Amino acid sequence: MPKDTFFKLKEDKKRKLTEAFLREFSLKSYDEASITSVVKELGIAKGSVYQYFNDKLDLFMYLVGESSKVKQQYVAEIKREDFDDYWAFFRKLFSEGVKFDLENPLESHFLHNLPNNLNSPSIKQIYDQFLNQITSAFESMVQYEIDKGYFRDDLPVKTMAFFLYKSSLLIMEQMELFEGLSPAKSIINKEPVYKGKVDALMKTVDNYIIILKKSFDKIN
Amino acid sequence: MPKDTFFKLKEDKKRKLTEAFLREFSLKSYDEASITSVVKELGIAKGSVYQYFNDKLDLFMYLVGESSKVKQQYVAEIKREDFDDYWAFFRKLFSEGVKFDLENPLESHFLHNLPNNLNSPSIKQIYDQFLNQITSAFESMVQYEIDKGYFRDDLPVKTMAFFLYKSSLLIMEQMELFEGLSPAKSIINKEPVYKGKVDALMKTVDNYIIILKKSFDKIN
DNA sequence: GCAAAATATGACTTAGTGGTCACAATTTTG
DNA sequence: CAAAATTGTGACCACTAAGTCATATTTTGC
Repeated sequence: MPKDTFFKLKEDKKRKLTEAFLREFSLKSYDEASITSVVKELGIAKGSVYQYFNDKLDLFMYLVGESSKVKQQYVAEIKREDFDDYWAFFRKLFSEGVKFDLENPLESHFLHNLPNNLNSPSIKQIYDQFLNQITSAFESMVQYEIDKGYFRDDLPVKTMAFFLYKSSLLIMEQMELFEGLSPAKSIINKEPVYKGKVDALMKTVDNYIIILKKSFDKIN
Repeated sequence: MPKDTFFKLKEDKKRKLTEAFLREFSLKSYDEASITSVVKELGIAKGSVYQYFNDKLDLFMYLVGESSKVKQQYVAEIKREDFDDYWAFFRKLFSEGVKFDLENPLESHFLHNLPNNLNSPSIKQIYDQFLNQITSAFESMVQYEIDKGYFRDDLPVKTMAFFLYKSSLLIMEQMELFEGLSPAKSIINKEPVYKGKVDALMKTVDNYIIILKKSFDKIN
């Protein structure tokens, strides 16, 4: 957790600081991201950062928390019960994700880069923890669908959950690869990740749904 | 390419050197891997390494080439034409991969860690190059199946290829996560990646085939 | 307006890294 | 066996990083 000093900072300075570090961690992995270079950019002393945060990890986790909070505001109310099947629900998560992206480019870029970011060797424990949480969340979802008789029941739940989670990451990875997203540019210009590519994204999501539906649905 | 000096080295020294660096790059990413620490372990001077190789990347690429060559000996003769469907072919690639693993633990560990390894920021170009090659190889395979009427033809080939390639990586990732592979230990003990887990691996492969078959086959 | 508390500073420490190079040791050659 | 070519060496360079801390500045409370 950040120190008191940070929270007592003026809103403006707090925001500038947060944004600068969001940018840094959006463009680079945890290990690459350099506090030294950000403080230079901000024109403040490095010591200041350590008046606000205990260490680099503290700072990073703060950014994760804040960005997640913002995104939660968009997806928290999306309930599985409100949809006929899992895939409509799945699709809605992405379309609301786009809204989040358009309205909070910086936080979106940061979260978009998070899986890469967590791959840094020096925070492997954090990554493992994160992966555990998310796979167990996906397990619950898959189990729910199986219990309702929607998903097939002849495969290990863990495998299905893992596959599903990774597939959703693949969508983003494919967008980056095929659609030539250029995070560096859009971050500088404060533009959303998927600016001008929303249709392509949703098309990709639909394609992935076609693939996954076939594999996961009990009857199709 | 390594310098002449390296190739003129005694077989024994060459092997010791290669093995030590294979170990290092199997356990760490490209950027993490430390030449300094390996030369200490080997008890030779750092300067020697630079008598053999132009730089770190030269050394790394040599290891990639050598390991790939060894693996090629196992999979090169596996031809799609000799199998009824893609999935039998797919499965055979894994089962021969296991043989390679059992007989060449070090090279296997190295290749197993390669996708992680290539994620290092300082060799992003190499990664992109690699990804391009491999996805276009997968595209050819998918196109072949589509032309023969085996795979569905209502999805972009690129998407299918990318999905298929990433799925095969997922198998390894899942093994590591669920089956508790411990590369660090098995490398030290010169044990194969999948020692005692071959059945679990092939079971996982079969599960993935069940999933992928449903999505990819035109008729099922 | 002044003392005390809070905040800002940046030179400095420690710890890595890849890569170099003048020189030493060894091996090959004639 | 000596001269020449090859190979080995490790101190050293240039660089970058996270984190510290005595000191300076600013803000707050009275």
